Amino acid sequence: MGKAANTGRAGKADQVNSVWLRPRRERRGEPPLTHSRIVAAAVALLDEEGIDRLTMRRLAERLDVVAPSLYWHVDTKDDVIDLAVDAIFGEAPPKPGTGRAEDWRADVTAVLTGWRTVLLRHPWAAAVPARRRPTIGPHFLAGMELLQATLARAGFTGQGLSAATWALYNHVMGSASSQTALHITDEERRLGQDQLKAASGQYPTLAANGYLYDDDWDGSYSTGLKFILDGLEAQL
Amino acid sequence: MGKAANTGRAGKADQVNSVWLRPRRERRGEPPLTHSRIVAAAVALLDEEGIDRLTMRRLAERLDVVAPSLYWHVDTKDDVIDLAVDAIFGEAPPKPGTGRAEDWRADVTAVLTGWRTVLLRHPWAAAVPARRRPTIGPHFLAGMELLQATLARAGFTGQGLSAATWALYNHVMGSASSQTALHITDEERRLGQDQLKAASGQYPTLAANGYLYDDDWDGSYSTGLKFILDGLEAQL
DNA sequence: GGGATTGCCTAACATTGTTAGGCGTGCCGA
DNA sequence: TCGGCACGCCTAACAATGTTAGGCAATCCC
Repeated sequence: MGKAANTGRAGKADQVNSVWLRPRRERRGEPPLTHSRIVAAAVALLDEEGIDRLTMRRLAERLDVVAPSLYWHVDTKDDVIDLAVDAIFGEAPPKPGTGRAEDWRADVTAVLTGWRTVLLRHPWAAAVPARRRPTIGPHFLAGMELLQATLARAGFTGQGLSAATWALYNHVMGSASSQTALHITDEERRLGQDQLKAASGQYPTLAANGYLYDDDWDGSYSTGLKFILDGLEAQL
Repeated sequence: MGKAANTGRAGKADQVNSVWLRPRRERRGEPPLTHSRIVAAAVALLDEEGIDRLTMRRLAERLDVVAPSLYWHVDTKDDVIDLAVDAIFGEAPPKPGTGRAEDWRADVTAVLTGWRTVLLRHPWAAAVPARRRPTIGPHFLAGMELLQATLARAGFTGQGLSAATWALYNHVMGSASSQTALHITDEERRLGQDQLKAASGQYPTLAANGYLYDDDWDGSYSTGLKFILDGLEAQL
């Protein structure tokens, strides 16, 4: 017979003590709390409300659960974020290129642009890796492996390989981070531009060239990438 | 006559009601709470204990004051951090170089290396700008102005100038950020390296080249910088 | 000399991450 | 078929944090 099924909440604050009158949380056919459901909910929450709206309580709410329940599946909030970051890298699985050494520029660009795509789709993500322990999720490592393998095949070894990898990595991450984290409203832009112009005695070049206040991020990204790749090519 | 001078604390919890017996907080000759004293204390606190030990209460304690008092001088904790970041950039005031266009590589390097120096001296700093609104403190802007002016003098204009500036900026920041934020103990390093080797089926290149687990940061920085400068030079 | 302003204080709040411990429900062995 | 046990969620609670409200003494200014 339909047991008590005290599905929370009707503890003692409510005065409804009859089992039959208490609302029964129907566990719709949906799967219960699960590692991957938590991550999915976290990504959704981050996408919709940004990183500082991600709290364990709000995350739990989305899953029809209370905050401490999450700790059965996850050790800490940082875990959730780490998982979320790696999850989005999974959206752009790196496709190995031609494999021919002379195509290294295209292959490198493919990996980096894949990364950039997901980082721009999830604007909260770029800011994360910078201030945390190393990113070592499997999805991310897969891309890193392909990137470094491509560079190795192109001819880089030892310290040059290391430096090339980091330079490229920093460029994508930094660019995406600037574009997303430093995103400012049109209002702020106008204000900042004005102030910069006002102080143009001190910062003539910045004022003239619209530092931080032109927004051709894609252009800066790809032109910058071209610079780096040219520099790398010269080394070979 | 020596007035009440109820210098806090002896409110009503203590039973000492006599003015004369109450300890009188002697305002040693030192200056009172001040904008610049707050920033100095914040930098010291950040240096000694790291960024997540920076709380308004602990900061206040250092200044012999309670937390809310800080809010008279500062609007928010973020303000404190912004101020602290700019303060450290003030430690390496950019020295204009020769001014000759053909020395642009040296001049650019001087600015960047100055930045890198202070970022490594204050390991908490590199992680900050990435996840915050644009860095627009005067000390930082001074360096940025010099950097961009140098590039302009070298011949860059318009979008190329923008891209070059960002590429260089991202390289210094990203490099310092990796070196400091991703800093791991020897123990973790060994562990991570082992795990990577164990999974070397999936990540052969990373395992072979010690991704994340070689620590020639300075080498990666300067070699990477060389790559970028070479790429820029090719553009001129 | 008296009112306003400055600059600190106490008190309090809402929000956060996280831990402790309880309890129903289903699985598994006898 | 029954009893234990582990899973997976819950309530309760805590300490820490950023920040606001409001008070009160000293100091400045007219």
